[in-house]
Amino acid sequence: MSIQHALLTSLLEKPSTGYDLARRFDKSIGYFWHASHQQIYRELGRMAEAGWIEATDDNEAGKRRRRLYRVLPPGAAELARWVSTPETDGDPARSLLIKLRAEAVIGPHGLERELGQLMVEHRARLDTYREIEQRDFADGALSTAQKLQHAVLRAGIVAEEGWLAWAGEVLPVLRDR
Amino acid sequence: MSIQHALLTSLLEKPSTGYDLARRFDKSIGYFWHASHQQIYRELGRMAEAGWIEATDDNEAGKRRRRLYRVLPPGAAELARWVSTPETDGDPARSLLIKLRAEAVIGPHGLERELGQLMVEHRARLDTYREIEQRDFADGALSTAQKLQHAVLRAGIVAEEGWLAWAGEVLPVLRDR
DNA sequence: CCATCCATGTAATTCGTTACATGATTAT
DNA sequence: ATAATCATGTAACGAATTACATGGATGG
Repeated sequence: MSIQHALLTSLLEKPSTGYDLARRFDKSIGYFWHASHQQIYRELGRMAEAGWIEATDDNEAGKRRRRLYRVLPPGAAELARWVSTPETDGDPARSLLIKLRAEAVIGPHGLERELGQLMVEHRARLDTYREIEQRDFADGALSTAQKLQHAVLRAGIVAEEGWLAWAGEVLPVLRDR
Repeated sequence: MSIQHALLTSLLEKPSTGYDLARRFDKSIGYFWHASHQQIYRELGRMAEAGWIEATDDNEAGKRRRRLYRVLPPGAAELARWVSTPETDGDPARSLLIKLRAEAVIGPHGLERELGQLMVEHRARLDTYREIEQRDFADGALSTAQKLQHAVLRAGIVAEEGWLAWAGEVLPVLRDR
């Protein structure tokens, strides 16, 4: 689950409490993905158990209960491994965004190859959509029902086009290093 | 859950088996959303229990087990109610796609108002993203880390821009009726 | 003093995925 | 024959959402 790797990245930037992580999660990749505090505490518990992170009870601030998490070497290794391994499951485009953030923190891991591969796949899908559009909706005189069905397909097309345009922006940034 | 309304729409087009619904689900809105057959049978069972649909065991085709589902008046009423009620929970943009398909089948329900409202919200979000971009990334000399963080934000921006462009295409189709 | 923020959790429910299971029909 | 497709389900597990619950610190 890539939520763990998103948290590892944040913790590498700065050891934090679960509460703080929740806020920063929303600020960094909140454009696409929200994680509730329950989710975050659960994943922190699992990663602590796995030895990826460590929790230190911070009793400096009076009686207030405050648990600071920091990344341990196995956690850093896991993050590096995950960034350099192309995604097979889940939503690869979303994972890539989290990997970009990770790259910003732990340096180059050849992410441009995964991006290139994703671009090939998205272009293929876009081509498929466009073929369907030509086949089913190229006619000048469409009924309202057909126009609405066309609109659903159009949403898929503009989403793919937007994603590819974005990927075209990002690729040089990943390469020029 | 809007999966039920997607199924109601398909069933209004044509009374079908669960298997057939699964195939048509993939073909119609499969660009964004996949539903497994297990999910579909579960929802069909619930809707039958709620009196929205009716199952007739089709024994015409030999011993082959084949269950035909068709929409009952309460189901049609529920679909109309759902289409005309602006979405508050879940992913409103995804719901809108299913509503478009429903509109193609059960006629005008003032969907253009919900689309208009969604456009206002997306435009506001886009403005917010652009402000963040100006504030944090307008500088000419950005570090690699900053460029990568910028890329994540850019993904949000192009997604919003693409969605708004799409909405601009669809709005006239909904209005000209 | 009261609201808001900081901070951490548990419990119940629902949703989605994966695996398992069965059997008839149709095309090669 | 046998593979693919049609067709319908159950069971187990994991993930996400919602509700519930607590309590200290800070600012007005």
